[in-house]
Amino acid sequence: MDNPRARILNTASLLFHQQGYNSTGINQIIDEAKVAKASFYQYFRSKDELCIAFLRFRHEYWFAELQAYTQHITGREGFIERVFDFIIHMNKKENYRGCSFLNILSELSKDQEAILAVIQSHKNDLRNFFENRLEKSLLATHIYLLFESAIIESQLFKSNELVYKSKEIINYII
Amino acid sequence: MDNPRARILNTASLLFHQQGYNSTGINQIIDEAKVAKASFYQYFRSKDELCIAFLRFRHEYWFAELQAYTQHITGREGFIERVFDFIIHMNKKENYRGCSFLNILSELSKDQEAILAVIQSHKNDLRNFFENRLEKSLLATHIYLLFESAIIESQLFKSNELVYKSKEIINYII
DNA sequence: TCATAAACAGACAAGTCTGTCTATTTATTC
DNA sequence: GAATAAATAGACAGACTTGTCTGTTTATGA
Repeated sequence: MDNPRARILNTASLLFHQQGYNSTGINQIIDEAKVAKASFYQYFRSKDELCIAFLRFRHEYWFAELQAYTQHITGREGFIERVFDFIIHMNKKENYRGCSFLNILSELSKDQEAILAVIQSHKNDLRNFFENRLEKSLLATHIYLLFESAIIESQLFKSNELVYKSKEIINYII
Repeated sequence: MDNPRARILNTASLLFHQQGYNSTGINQIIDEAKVAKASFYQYFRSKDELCIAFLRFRHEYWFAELQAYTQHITGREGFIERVFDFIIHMNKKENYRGCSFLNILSELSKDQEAILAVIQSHKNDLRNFFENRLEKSLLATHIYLLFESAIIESQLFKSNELVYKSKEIINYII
């Protein structure tokens, strides 16, 4: 939190998450991060480059949280339960803001391929995470898909209802 | 396609879908719709009001397409198959642009509650659609959730892979 | 044909945006 | 302590944004 780069990244995380990417200006970021504009452009060539740095930063943070939250669980059922509890946990923590990656996806134009690649890579990692914990199986993909929609519906309705429903569905099926 | 209002709505549909809401300016809309700015503000008080009109317009169109695509199907299995085929159909038709409603959701700020309400209402209608065709059941919610993520993953990866996977999952379960 | 309505073009205000630049101050290191 | 590096503030260019406004032209209907 002491060096400019970290302050920028932390502030951008907050603002992108709260207001969206296109609605958040560089000026607001540097104001709230208490960083001069020249310093900003010292660390990041452009806003899009900041976006990519932010997504990588967010990726590291989010996965670390998910790992920590599910690490100690051993059984398959328990793991799946826990994974949906993680959504509830993050919804509360971050006020139903949904997925940073999908939020930015919606704002991309065709020429922002570099950003798209980071988003795809994040989601591939998530899918792999489930395949590692549940064996590469239809179930892993199933959980991935329900996990994705559970996050989005939480954001849309600012509610955990469909997270609980997802858990019900899985319990019924397994 | 002949009166200004319809031209605006059609052009906005295209541009919002292609470029996103915040990245599309009024000026571009009126240029491409070949409508004077004064005429635009005759029909819509503000850009946000256009957004709401667009979403209602899109809602009507999209649901009509979905109805038409699934109307003649009788059995439960066939209906579910058909519903996922509809995603593939729309992906091809609209170049993997995903869901207009969720795309705009990501761009909303806190004060745009009126727009949020239209999006929620659309998704409630979709969920009701499944509950009507499949009886109010856990299965209906299940299809709704997989349907949602199938659309999003199509957009993200510009591929139907996870739509096919969703069908596999459902076939395995039923 | 003439009055009314609906469209047009486009200038303008007031604000936003990203990115560049100059010039100054604060830290760090030899 | 002097030289170098890293930070600061903030003006500025140029392009964009939404929304208002004036004035002109085209359609419509009696």
